[in-house]
Amino acid sequence: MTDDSFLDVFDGAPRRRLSPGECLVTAGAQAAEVFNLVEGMLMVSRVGRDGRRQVLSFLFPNNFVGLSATDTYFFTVEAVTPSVVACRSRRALDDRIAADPLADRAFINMVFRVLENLVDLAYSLGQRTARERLAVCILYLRHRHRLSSGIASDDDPQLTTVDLPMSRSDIADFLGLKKETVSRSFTQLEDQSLIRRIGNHQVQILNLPELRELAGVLDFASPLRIPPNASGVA
Amino acid sequence: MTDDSFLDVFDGAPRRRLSPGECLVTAGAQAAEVFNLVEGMLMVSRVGRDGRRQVLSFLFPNNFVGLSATDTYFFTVEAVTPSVVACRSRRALDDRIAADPLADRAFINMVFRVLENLVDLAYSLGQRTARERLAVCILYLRHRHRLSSGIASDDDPQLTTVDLPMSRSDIADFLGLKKETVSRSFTQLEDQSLIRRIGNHQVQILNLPELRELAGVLDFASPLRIPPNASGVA
DNA sequence: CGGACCATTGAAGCCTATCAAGACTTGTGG
DNA sequence: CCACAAGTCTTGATAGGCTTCAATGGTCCG
Repeated sequence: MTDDSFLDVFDGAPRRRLSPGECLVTAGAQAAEVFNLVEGMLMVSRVGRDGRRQVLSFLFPNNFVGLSATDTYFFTVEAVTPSVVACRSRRALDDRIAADPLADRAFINMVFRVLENLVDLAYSLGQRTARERLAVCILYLRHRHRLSSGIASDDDPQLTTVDLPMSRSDIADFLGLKKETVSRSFTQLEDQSLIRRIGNHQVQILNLPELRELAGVLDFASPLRIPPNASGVA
Repeated sequence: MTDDSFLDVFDGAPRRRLSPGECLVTAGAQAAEVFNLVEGMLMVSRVGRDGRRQVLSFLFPNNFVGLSATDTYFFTVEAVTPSVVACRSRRALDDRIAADPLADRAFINMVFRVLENLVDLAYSLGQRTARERLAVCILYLRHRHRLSSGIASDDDPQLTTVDLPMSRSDIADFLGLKKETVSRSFTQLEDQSLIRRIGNHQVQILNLPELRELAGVLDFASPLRIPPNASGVA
């Protein structure tokens, strides 16, 4: 799993259930609480006043929620699937971290991983084409799922199909595209026999090496990137 | 100025001079040292194997350089203008932070600010048009310059002209555009009388409110964003 | 079984990229 | 100090990719 030792503040913490679409935190709100995702999938995003939305990250079990420099959040977190989170006061987390240097270290390492994910996202949004971005997205979800579920081997058969519980719109806002473009890009990847769609919420990876090549994913599993470990923006 | 108390580890630190274009850290290299920018401007970027480059941030005096979860960097930092940095071992920083809870807090706050800047960048790259991105860029540089030089008032006349020491190519790679598009966007902003170019490396802001409106910069100085305080990726 | 919603596909338009040329700036050496 | 050369920036023409608008098809739920 993860070695994020600070997460033990959530041991025995009260839990909260979220329905799809339900918001856990909204931008601008008081950041008095922090959370740990126990089950389901969350989505972190930033929305402009005119309604444009940039999805920043998808969160998997054991991902922390509640990063903030100040006491107000600057992003929104909502449930993609029915989810369960553990809740603690920010205070409790601060105390835990202040008391234990190891937990402190683990916390800051987690923040750095979030930072690296954001750097990857910025690179995708600024430099990659639609098809490349979608390839990255699929591999990103595969990777995150792998970390979250503690699968050791990179070519574990469990990893050949990837779940996409979010809508096409969500993917579009994650990749800085429109949903129609996401659809077309799916079709293209399928035409190239890199993937196969299974319903609307699953893809089977048919050609992992080429998908990686397209995604330029030496930028993802390379020495530049940190090895196995959970993370997540927010 | 800044209240980044951890920066005092750089008091009396050895200094290093950089010429424009010179690299301070390169992606993949050992991250044994950390730095503080004393003078000049640095540029943080991430480059793909195929040569595509995403500029992540521009650094101003008193900005920290050397963020890393592991002991290898995952980005490149090079000088834009002739610059001077103070150098310390990562070890020295770690010790300083471990010894002093206040420094530790200051450090993590700095990391959070970097994170917020990256979120803003991702939003720009994913959601904004070329003209909007350039407007954001100008206001971003203005803001960062203000923080770095400790100018208190937001409408200080010093802030009406903004320095752009970097090349059009650098701006393009920052904004996820091509240099020709950056040029055209400059022309458009000028045609709208929002700015006026003064040579190739300065712009005068003629209409700050409208420039902000175009940039959607309530997403920048709004309650969602933290108030005066220095920061910088890397 | 029907309706609402979501995803895919098609056609046309717009924005940005690409290719190419000309203007300007900058730095250098006579 | 001026002149030249190299590099950078701007502008123009064209092309390509993504978006927009619209309609069809599929999926899920009541």
